[in-house]
Amino acid sequence: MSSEHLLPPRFDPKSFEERWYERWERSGAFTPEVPSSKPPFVILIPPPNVTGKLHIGHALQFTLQDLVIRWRRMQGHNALWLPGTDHAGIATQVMVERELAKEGTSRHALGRERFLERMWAWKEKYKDNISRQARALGASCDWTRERFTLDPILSRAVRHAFVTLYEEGLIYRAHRLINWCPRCLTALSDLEVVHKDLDGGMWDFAYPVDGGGEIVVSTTRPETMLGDTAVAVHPDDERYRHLIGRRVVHPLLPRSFPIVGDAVLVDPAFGTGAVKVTPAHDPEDFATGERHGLEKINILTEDGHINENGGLFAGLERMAARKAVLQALQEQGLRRGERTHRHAVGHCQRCDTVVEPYLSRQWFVRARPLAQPALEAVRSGEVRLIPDFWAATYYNWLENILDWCISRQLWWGHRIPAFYCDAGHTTVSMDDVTACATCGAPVRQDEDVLDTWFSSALWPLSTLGWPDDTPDMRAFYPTSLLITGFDILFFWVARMIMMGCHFTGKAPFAEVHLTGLVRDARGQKMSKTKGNVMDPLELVEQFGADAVRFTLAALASPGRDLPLDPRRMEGYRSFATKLWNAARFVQMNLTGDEKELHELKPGKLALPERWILAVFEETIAAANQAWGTYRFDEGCRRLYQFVWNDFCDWYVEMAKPLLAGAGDGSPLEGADAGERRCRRDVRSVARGVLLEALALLHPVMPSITEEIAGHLGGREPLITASYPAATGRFQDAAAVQAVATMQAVVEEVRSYRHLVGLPPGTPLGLYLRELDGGLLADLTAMSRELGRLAGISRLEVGAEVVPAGSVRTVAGGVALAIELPDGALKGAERQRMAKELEQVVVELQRARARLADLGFRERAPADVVHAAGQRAADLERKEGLLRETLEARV
RNA sequence: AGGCGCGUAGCUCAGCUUGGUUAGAGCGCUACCUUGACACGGUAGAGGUCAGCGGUUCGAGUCCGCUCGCGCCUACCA
Repeated sequence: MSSEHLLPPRFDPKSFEERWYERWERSGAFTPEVPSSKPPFVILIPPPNVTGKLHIGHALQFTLQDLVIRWRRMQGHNALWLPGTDHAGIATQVMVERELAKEGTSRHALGRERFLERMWAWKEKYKDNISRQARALGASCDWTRERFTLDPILSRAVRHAFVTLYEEGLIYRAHRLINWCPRCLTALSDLEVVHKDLDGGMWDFAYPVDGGGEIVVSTTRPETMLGDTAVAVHPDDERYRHLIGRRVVHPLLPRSFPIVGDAVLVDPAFGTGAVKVTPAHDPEDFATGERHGLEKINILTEDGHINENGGLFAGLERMAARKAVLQALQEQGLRRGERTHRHAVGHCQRCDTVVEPYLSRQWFVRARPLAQPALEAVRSGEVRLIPDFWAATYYNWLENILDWCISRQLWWGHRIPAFYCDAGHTTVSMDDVTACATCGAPVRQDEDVLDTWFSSALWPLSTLGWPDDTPDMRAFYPTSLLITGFDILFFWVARMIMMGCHFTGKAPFAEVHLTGLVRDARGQKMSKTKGNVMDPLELVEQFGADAVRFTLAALASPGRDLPLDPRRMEGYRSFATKLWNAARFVQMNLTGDEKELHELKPGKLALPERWILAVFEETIAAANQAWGTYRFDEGCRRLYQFVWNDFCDWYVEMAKPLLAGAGDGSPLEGADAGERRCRRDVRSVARGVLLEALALLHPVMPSITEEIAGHLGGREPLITASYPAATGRFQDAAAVQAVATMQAVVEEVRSYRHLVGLPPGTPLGLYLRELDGGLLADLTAMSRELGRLAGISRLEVGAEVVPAGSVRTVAGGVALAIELPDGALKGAERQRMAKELEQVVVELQRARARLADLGFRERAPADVVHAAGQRAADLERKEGLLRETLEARV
């Protein structure tokens, strides 16, 4: 091995992360074959919004998606991870409008065309940002298939879907109450309204009844009384029944309206039992208006001011109007009461303005017919939600779904392909038309664009070239897995399933993994105002992409939020360093004659080699199992434990004398104990296990594993290597048992040395007793290792007699006596031992009581009873030996 | 108003599906150690009435019921 290939002493991720990414991408490893004989595995990225840079939640999702796709790729799947971005209509438009406002201009001043130029420039900048960040994280996306929701091919798919749904009667245009943002000046869907519980006022006022008397109503929105067209009471309410059919006189406007009986709207027990009805400004009142044929009077302008229907109040902003109306009612002596009232107020998801239920002509998707197949897809198991408790939420939403308002009064998005003539005909068409399909008159296109989520809903189709029967559609639809946040289960996931099922008869993916939210170290939601936002790129800069990835994956317990503590990330950077150093140590002792693992015959190896191979095989099985069930936390935990504890702490320590230096390093050197391990086998196993472990780790930590494997002379880049699979070839229960026993003995000796206050290096004598044949042979074979790890200068395995005054105890089922140098226990240590004895006695009592329980012996399974018996026997022995030690020295 | 999730070591979390040795991990903490890669290290250790109450069971952190606390989602309460 020439020195230029030696791993540098210092682990510096910056020195190789970018280099590896470029090599992978250039090699074409990210791009699948089409067609291919390999089974496909497909992940479509949840396209980030081109609103800005990626946040830590994206980093989490990118990490998990990349982990799975790399794993599947290595397993031999034709793996596609298709990247892209979303134009994010309203969200992006709001950002650019803010920028324009700073420049003292506005989109209206610019005009539609120039505004869209600005939008596209913005998009280019942020799209590039996003792909740079994805690359920095090591995301193995197929960039040759990168998509953007406003690309021509995707736009065509969107238009096709719209036209088809229109022709099927599943898209329609209607004049009805929708959610309106008076700041964004657009309609919103129900999902885009965020409800916040706020303390507001509740005011009572009286409507004079025509012909005498009054009727008192309560409201949280006094200003809407300008649009009232009825007062409703419960038809069975004795207090008001006689008033039904009479009219009330509007106190502030020159009109009157009826008192109606309505059992649906009115709860006689609430408030005064009489309700003002404003059909144009409240969904319930709208429905009431429909039932009673009431007039719907809109009193608001699009930007939230009172319009000409508000008489003297015209021109006032909503809140000002509220005050003015209350004042006017006060002056007329009609105010009857006021109290605070907590209730949900709808806010615009993007700009936080209070939304208005607003009467408007909009386009809608008829949701129920689309929801049915989507429900069935999950119920039948065609789509699996992970964790599965999300299914209940999913069902609940789809079972109660209302029609979806899809038109937006924005400029940034897919323009609605509807054309209107003056005669009022509508032409919906795949192609831009100039003449009405009905009457031939000139037409103009609808000014509005589609809800971003309408195009997102088509993402699995549009990215693969639908509606054409493309090679990509054939090769990759339906896709395999979607990894996304639970917060867009309704916005996106449900709607993709609806559209996929409707247009292809197949749900767009087989599995959906819903991640939690990344929070700060104290579990607080990250937000700019709190100042606790963590930037993924800064973290990569500080810790390296692999450590960031490992941390996020290790924290990703199913269905839980992730409290991200930078100290945790430091810990996993240490893990990367540990791996690096272990590899350096192994590498510096290689001679170049090492065999590959598959060339080794497990039966011919010594116990430490057999053991690490067996434990590694268990780890391989565990990792594959973990990735397959999306237990990223579990997989990372197992890999961490294997590398650090099993490989570094035990195997390398057991291998050290044979890897390095001339002697075997044991204090027992020269003694006639222990078997000779073949140095070449040790080197081969150390190198082979390390290389395979790197492959095993590669999906989580792609760069460092490639870098190390490259230096160790791995035959091919890990990205295209085979993922380790457990074959059972190295399974070895006997070796696992033997080394576990040895470890227990070593730990016991170390513990006592420490207990007695001797320096770590102090050599001790050790006598192992009461061993059966197999264990006796195994521990004899490993006596050099045992001696070195425990710091033993004199070792007798299977000793009949032990020196007087030695400490006697039990570890791993082996009775052992430790000979202390000064031959005497001091007071403090005697106390500790006495305390240990007490504990043993208590445990023994418990164990015996359990065994004495007839119910337990009769009903518990035999192996459980047997194990309990074993345990009692061990405790008994330990008790005896401890007493022996203590009493012998009195 | 419904629905869901959570409450386990100082902190953040596994374990609960399929009940059974001594309830685990990381970080933090204590003591000792610069032992042939690694002080971003090694060794040893302290620390838990598994939110509370009740039930099922030979046996409950794990299953069932109730209570308390925290978080989230859906919803038309004037």
